Amino acid sequence: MTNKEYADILLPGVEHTWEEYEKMYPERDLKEGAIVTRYAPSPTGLPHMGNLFQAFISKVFSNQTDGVFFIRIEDTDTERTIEDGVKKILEAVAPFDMKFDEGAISDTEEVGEYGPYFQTKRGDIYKAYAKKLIEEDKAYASFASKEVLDEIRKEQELSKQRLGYYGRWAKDRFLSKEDVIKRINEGEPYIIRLKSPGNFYEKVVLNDAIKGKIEMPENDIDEVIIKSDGLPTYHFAHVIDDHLMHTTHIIRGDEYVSSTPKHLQMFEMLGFKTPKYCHIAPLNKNDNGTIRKLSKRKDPEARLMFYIEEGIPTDAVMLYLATITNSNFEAWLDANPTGKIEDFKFDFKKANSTNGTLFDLPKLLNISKNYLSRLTKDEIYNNLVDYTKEYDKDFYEIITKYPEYTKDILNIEREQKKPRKDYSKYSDIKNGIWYMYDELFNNKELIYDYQSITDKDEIRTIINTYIDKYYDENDDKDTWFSKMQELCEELSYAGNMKEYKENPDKYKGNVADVSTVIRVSLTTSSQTPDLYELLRLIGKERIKERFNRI
RNA sequence: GGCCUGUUGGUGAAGCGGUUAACACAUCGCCCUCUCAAGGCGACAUUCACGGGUUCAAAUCCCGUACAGGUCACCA
Repeated sequence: MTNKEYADILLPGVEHTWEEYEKMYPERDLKEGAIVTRYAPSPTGLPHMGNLFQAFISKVFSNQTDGVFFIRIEDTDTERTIEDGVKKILEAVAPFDMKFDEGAISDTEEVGEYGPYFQTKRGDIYKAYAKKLIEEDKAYASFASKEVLDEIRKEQELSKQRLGYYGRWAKDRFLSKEDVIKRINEGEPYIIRLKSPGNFYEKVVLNDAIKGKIEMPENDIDEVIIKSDGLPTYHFAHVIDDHLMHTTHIIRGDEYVSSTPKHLQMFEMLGFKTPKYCHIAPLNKNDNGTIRKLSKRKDPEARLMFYIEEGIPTDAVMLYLATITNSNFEAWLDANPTGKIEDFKFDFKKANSTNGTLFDLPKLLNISKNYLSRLTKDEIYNNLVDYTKEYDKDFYEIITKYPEYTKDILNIEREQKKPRKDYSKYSDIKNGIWYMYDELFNNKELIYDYQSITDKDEIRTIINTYIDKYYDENDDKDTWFSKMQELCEELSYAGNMKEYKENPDKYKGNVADVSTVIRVSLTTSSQTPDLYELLRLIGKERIKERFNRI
């Protein structure tokens, strides 16, 4: 019996040969230096921040070299695959500007010349290459059941030897073709394992684009490549897919570093060119002093929907991801405040090569605050409308009832060189400006937050004198302030802060105290944006109304 | 246990043989024609986990120790 016939018995019913597949997926026609990357999720759950981070880096490098960025669905673990998994992944990742050049576009559909992009639809392809290995005596059928494997492991533990199916432990390696065929005919389940040529006492070198040179022992474990359900394992699928899809850079979490010797070995045994490996550090979190991996279960900020629900702009999330990708991004953004992520040149060497990058929500919020301050009033208004429409219906009704008024409020100290920075997320905005809307102001038990001046008569005197003698809606800002100072003089307060600081005893207080009374009487809050702008927007009638209410 | 990787201020993080050890966040001062948010200026590591070694010179190179993380599946 020839090896080819033998391979046909082990893996029957395979339509094409590996040579045919090689022809079907020729080299991509890309310019020199173009990077081909992929996002390869398993549809076993929702993607989390770590997945997004990995996808983000992959996208950025492919985009900046005019390469290809595709999405491949690693759905070989049929046990854990969830319903609508692909749809859920695509939807979760879409708000973060994840656009794929090719790959899955729904649970069943895909686009691109290098598909199928669902591993479950590539069964024949994996088998064709597995057959090649069998023919070359580089792979074999193994009948070792879970029980047998358990026994081997126990024995290895007892005698303190390395764990795994290798060397003399890999008994099925030595089965004769006849025995194998006989057992197959008897219906015994089997898998295909690689016949590893590796020597544990020799080293392989991984030249990682991020981590640099890493030396590891060669792999000598007979890794399974085709499972009993006929589907490939992760290792085999990765090697075959990334070869046929011509991925140039494998960007993945560094939990894969230790299995890279297996991959390197498979590339070599199959005669494939090895891609560049880029292992990124996992996202960690400082949990009360202890550093641990960001957890989808324990940490709300690991969930992608968290950002949408909280109203943290997804653009800001990406700016943050960019800063943890290359820490010099932040300085660059500082120098180019309106710069776009795609204009920055990322560098693998500048990526964090240590074994953890800390995912810091306060820092992200700080970036978000700066980002929001740079938006125009129309941009922030439209985004706020989108956000409230989904997450704050009441406020949505109000702001869409008064679009121009709302924009004017949002525009206070905005659209200028040093814009006001007081919101980190869209959900902060209502808390900052609710008092500007009569609908919210009038139907509420109000608590006035007076500061230094709390005497009722004094407050009454200040607001009455102000509205009767000094308020004029036509005043410009300078005039307004001079009148505030005049008001102070009349009531024995210092209009000039310097003078007050020099002789605090000469006065009852200062302009700050007086304007605080007006501010609080109008808004209940002692912390608001520019008072002049507020007065202008509220208007004479409503100012009087609010003063009367006190 | 084996094999990898890492350890720089309150926090994150640059630096990769000669620097006053960047920068950001936080904190604390001071400054600004109104509060707050900002912004400006200044303070904040005699020292880079620890112990040894190489070198004229080490946070940077080498060895050891401690601690932390990853990985050892018919899961990806």
